[in-house]
Amino acid sequence: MNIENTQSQMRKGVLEFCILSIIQRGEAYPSDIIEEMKKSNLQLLEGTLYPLLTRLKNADLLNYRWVESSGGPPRKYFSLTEKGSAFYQLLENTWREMADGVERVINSQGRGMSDEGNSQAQGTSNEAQDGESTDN
Amino acid sequence: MNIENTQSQMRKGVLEFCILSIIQRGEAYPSDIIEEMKKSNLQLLEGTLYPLLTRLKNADLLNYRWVESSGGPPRKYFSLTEKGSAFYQLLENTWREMADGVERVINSQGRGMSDEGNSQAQGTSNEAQDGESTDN
DNA sequence: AAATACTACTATGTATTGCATAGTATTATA
DNA sequence: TATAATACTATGCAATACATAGTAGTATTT
Repeated sequence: MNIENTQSQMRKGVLEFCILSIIQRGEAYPSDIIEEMKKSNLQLLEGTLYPLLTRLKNADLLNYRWVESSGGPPRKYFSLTEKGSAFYQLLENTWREMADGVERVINSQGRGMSDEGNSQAQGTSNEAQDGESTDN
Repeated sequence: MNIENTQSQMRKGVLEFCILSIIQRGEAYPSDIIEEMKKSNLQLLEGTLYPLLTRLKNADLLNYRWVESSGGPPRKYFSLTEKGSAFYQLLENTWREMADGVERVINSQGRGMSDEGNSQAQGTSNEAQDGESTDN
């Protein structure tokens, strides 16, 4: 429950989306992608990216072609399949909805008090069993 | 790699944040929280929430008190500890930064072409080993 | 008062996935 | 030829959402 871990968890959910987004606007090879992410202050490590690209490839959302590099081994340049494009559109909607939802939650001003059935518990005779507080 | 799973992954990272946010603005018990989340179109199931609250409690970010219910068993009303408040502030920053980063990525118009060393691979003599495309 | 229904919480196991780590292969350079 | 750098591969661990099943307390019905 340290902050680094939680931050990592937050990234985790949107990595796929971001990576597809980067590839969607043009062929890219892994180091391109890591560079792009870093530019937007989003951490992404090799050990995360390669397996993820493999998963996306196996799911038929990406394909790649080998391209010779000027210095070093050849690179895999990835691009979206048709299926990948469709998937990306869905993820874009998902991101919007989730981001909106989160904003709604954190900007909300207290609970609505609209459901009377439960709200009465806040009222009288509450501190009865309070001796048990914060036990397990 | 189905969409439901990916959506779940996206939620995963922000659940803690949302739950802390809801509790931060006033004591809440589990059903309150689930209700609040649903209001903002964020799915949250019992089997997810209870373990998460336990984790947060064990990490000393939350505590609770038992409160009698008008109908049914007593409820655990959760509130933030001081440590929890501090943690929530950090998460708020994390959320902002990540959301900004994602927006930057998905709104970016192609790679910068500023690093010449790599961009040449896009140019000539690329289709050389192309027979190997989309193999493994 | 016993049985039933409802609410709230608990316990356990599984699958996904980020990340750490180590390793392999290809090319350029000294 | 040896070294370094780049790019990709392979394996294992840890965190966590979710499914599922179970327990316990209260109110209602017969």
